[in-house]
Amino acid sequence: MSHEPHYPFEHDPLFGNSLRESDIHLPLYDPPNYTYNQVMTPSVDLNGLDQPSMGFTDCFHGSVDSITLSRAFGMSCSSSGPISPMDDESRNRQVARDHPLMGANENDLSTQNSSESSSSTGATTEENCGKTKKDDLHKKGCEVGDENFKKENKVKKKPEKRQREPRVAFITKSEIDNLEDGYRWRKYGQKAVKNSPYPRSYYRCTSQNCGVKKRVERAYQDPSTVITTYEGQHNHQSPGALRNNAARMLSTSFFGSTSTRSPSFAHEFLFQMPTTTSSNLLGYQYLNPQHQFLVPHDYGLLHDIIPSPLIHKEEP
DNA sequence: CGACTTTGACCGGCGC
DNA sequence: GCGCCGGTCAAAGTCG
Repeated sequence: MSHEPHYPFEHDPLFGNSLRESDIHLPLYDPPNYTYNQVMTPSVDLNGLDQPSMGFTDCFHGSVDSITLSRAFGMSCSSSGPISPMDDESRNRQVARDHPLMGANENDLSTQNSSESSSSTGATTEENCGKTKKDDLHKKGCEVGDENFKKENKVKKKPEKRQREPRVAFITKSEIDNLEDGYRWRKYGQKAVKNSPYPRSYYRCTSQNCGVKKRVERAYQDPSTVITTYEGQHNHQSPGALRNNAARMLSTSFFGSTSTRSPSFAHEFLFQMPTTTSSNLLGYQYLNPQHQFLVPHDYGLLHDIIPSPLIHKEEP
């Protein structure tokens, strides 16, 4: 592997074909309705979908809902729980709950996001006068001038279990952590990840009133793999998309020619997904030269699924 | 000088 | 109640 930074899609047969088979980590599971090639085809071979001629462009432009996409990726999408594309995944539920990117955070974020999700309409949580350390500082100010406001905020906040923003995680083979996805991000934190030598970085969309966040971490079992988790939906167009959409629209197939593709493509794909499901994390999309699909968020401990132990598909 | 990153501190949830 | 941990804050530093 070169140490030169490169975009994951450069290795993708969709975008280029520079990876050898030996470099490929096999996927965790086969999307039931797809062969890998089907997944890679521009029409996405959306078996069973209502939109027979839907292409990725449709996805980009938000005409496909998350349920449809879930089905497209072989995932079920219940309105009341996590996506569960496989029948025998209950074994992983517990680990999933414990996983920092998945279950455990569902609770955390569910409490965090009630304010954040509401922030999409305007002020972010930070702008409110009632949160964490900053709030402490604010509180000092608030206490002096606006104690009632502070109290109200506290009272309002407590009872509500926050609704989580939908989350989508990409598992991307890349040497660069912060993949270009067309949006501008500001890093606001970095934390060491338990059981991993690689830190997790926290980013927030720099666009005003856009509460989308993303977390980026490297899979410790496969350092060449970057896990990017997006949370929330952009309420604005991607600057990159604005630049690139026209060119993309001209192509009937995203996967036909490789020269103009940008690494942001797949990210935008999911950015555009309407968030009609209550599932907080739609799934993990594993991107590599041969395979591109969503890994269900309840599949299991993410660290465990990258790449080895669960790679093996049980032979009948 | 503004935008962005770094990093230590802090907060809240959760399990024990 | 305590400690752990993920997530966030915000001052200081860096960069262009």
